[in-house]
Amino acid sequence: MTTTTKTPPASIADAPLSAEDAATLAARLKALSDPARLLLLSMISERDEMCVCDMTEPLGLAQPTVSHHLKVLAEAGFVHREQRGKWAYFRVVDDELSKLAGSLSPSRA
Amino acid sequence: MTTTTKTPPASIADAPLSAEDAATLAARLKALSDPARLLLLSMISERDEMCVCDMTEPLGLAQPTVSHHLKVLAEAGFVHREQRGKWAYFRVVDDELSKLAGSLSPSRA
DNA sequence: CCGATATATTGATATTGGTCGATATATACT
DNA sequence: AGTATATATCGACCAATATCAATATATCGG
Repeated sequence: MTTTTKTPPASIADAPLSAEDAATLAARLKALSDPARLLLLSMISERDEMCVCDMTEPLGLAQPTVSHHLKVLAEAGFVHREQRGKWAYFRVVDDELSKLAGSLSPSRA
Repeated sequence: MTTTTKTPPASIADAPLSAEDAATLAARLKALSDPARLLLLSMISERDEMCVCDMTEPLGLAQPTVSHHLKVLAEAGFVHREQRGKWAYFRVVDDELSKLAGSLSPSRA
């Protein structure tokens, strides 16, 4: 049990945000507020799943750095990690992105 | 460059994100990835406009800190500042939030 | 013009965050 | 076992950021 969002939407425009909701939302946004992590999300969702070994070269970042960013994305619930043999494959958990979008603009989702 | 080119949505899930698009998106997300700034947005949009003098107390932050957060939000285009007399009034520029939401989750509305 | 008020800016400080090299861990192959 | 590969973790370094006290810059009322 980690960071599965079970709390209600609490969209910015709608209601007065509680301090706790604000902290939760801010944490999820912070996980996305890095160019490398956005590129990772984009690259992974382009294919259905992606091996870490194919990420470092297009990003131009060292392997530990990529690993770090993937961990941030995984802990925020935006990607899912699956180990198969030597390789780790990541998939985008797409509901999370639209849920986050819904927290920003209530008119969607 | 300050090109006036209305760049395409460049939603994460859709297309391969360019490095430039990723940097732009990350910057806008970073402006929102702070609890105080989210609370400010929520408070301001609750009323139509809001005076800075009414923000410090509910946030529990010093006045310079609130001023700083408002500047970040304004520079990212999420709020608009208008000086009237001694007071500065802020309004939410709501299109910006839904635009950002559309960059996270492709809008089909 | 003067004092009071509202907000912004500056400077300092402490914390966080991105990055990488080195190392650890795990898996596969021979 | 021994070597090679894939990924994660650790430790360090530097940049960015959140915060506040002090100060500056308005603006208003007398």
